[in-house]
Amino acid sequence: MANSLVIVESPAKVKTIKKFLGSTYEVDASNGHVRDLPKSQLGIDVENDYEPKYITIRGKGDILAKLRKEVKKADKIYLATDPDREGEAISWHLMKALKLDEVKDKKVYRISFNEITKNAVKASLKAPRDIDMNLVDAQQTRRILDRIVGYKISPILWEKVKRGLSAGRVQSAALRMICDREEEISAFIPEEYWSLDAMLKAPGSKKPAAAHFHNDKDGKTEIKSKAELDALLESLKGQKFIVTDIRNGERTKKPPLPFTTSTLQQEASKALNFSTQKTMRLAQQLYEGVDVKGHGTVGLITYLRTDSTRVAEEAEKMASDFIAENYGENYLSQGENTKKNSGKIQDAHEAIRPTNLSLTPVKVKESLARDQFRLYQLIWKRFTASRMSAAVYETTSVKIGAGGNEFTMTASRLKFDGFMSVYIEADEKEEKNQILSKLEKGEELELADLVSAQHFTQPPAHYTEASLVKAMEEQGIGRPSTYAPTITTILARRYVVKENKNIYVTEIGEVVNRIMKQCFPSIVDIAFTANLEYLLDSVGEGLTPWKTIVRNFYPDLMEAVEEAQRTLETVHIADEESDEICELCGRRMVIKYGPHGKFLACPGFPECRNTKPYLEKTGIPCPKCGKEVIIKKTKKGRKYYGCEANPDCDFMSWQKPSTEKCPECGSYMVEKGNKLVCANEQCGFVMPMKENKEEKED
DNA sequence: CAGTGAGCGAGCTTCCGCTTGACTT
Repeated sequence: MANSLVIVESPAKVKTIKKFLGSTYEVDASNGHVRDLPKSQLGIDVENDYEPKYITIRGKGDILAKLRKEVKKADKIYLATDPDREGEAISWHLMKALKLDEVKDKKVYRISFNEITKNAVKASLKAPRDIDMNLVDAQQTRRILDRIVGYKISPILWEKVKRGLSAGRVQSAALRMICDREEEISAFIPEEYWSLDAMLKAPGSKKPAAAHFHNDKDGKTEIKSKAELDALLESLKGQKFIVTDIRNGERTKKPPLPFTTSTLQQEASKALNFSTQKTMRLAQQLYEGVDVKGHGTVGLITYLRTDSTRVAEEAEKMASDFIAENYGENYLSQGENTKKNSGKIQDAHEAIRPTNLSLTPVKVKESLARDQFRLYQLIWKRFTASRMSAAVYETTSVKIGAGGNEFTMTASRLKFDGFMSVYIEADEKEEKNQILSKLEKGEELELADLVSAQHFTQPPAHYTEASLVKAMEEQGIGRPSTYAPTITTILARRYVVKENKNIYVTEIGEVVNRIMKQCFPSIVDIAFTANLEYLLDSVGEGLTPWKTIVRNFYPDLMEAVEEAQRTLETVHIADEESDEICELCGRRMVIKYGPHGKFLACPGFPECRNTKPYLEKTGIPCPKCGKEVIIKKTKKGRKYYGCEANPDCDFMSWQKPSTEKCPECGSYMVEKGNKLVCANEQCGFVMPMKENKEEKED
């Protein structure tokens, strides 16, 4: 019997595809790329026309060995990696690594599908093709330029600033955006302005309603100073407030698009306070499969790394059936979100959505951990909403004249909730659901009060993980698979720090950014990636040979590198001082970064070699011995709480202990989200926390 | 867990984009 082997990228797809294809097909995964440039050297033979040198990626040897075995048994091999630039390259590398181009007795095909449905997979087998070498070359160009940028510029930073630092097309652009924003903020000069509301009562009504003052056509309030306000108040004295215009209308609010990686990370950050890393970790778990009671192991969501909002036809149908049945026909989308398919060619995966809508959040709640559940619920609601009809508001806008000045009163009332019955975005302001009492044109309103307030224009906000990912996506910097790792990198290099949710540049980040802007302006130009994509498209279409791009790029970069080497001064960055005093010599100790994180060292080194561990105090007494609880880190870097008296006292906790005692059993309580939970598992008493502090991430 | 930072100059740090691990104080 004929045997075929299908190779895909993700192991989570293997079982599903096997089920579609039956026993004559073996299906296995490459787990992403299998070969790459070596880590320990540039891996590009500059002397030999930039010939790249590829080796098997560490840890992928076993995977290749297994694939080789399966290749032997098969007589048809289908390379079914993702239908995009990277996927094409993976297929080519697989072909090279498995020597598929050297075997004569087997057929080798490239196939592709962009959704894991039986129809799509079956259809792909009927449309096999060859590997597209132009696309592979585009990937090689991308890979090689990234390597050159990273491996040629980073050593400049080691030499001039500090060992271990790094630069790269994506991380340096991200750092630059953060620094630019920081500059905007510090250059910002707040401007004063005033608002003025007239509290007006219609005849017969008890409660006054607020009408906002305007003095320009755009509806902007333009009272610049107290003097202007006073003049305005003076001119309003004794004036009658007359209704001059009433307009009733209707406004619709469109449902959101289903999630992509970027929007999922943004919403999970806003709504659930998850870091990008945490979101991706949880989404991976939902994708790989969870044991759901009565359903076995189920992959709850589609692939988590995507930039597409496309929805498979079968899922479209599943959604409309579900919505019609559970909400009613009138809640079905009128096609708002169906025509919005992106015209992109790199549309390898669908939007992130539940694989089965009938597995509602309620049904799976018991099978999921708390945070898995919260993320699944977000994805479920967002997707369901995206297939529903728009919400409709009834609006009323009333203009009121008062001696040549104009005031406006607006009100809106939700007439039909549509998608909003399921899902409302985290930063959507709640609309005031109010109705104005019946007013008539020409009617005079009674002035109850004039309320004024001073305001100042606000500087742009600091980036958060969420807004940085959004900005990166808008600028085309990075890919769904790299947004979270890039943030991790710039944090690990200590270019930036995260405080609450905001991202701040550090001194070292500023120094590196300054060097990059000065010596490598084209690399940290925000448009660099966009220009590169343009060139890569040209290679992908077979219009430009890939080496032409590299030949043009390399000498220019090397010139800049040499120039930087010659001209840049070495930068010294002062250590941060602590309030700890060295008991040996009285100097104020500084914070140093060793291989295991922060520690305190005497700045008198080498005369005074005193060091101490860096302890972050919490101000909370140890529930076991009464000494202070400090924040510690595991070997893997995860934060936990321990007693300063360790090892005499063995108190340890993942959660922050609180000063509260459990009213049920008297044992201590720990903070979990915004609740206090009894540390005694037998007791399990839960109570809300006193002040509503922000939830901590892990 | 202890110990981490200089220099002697050994050997090393570093990129982006595909994919998943292994698992606690």
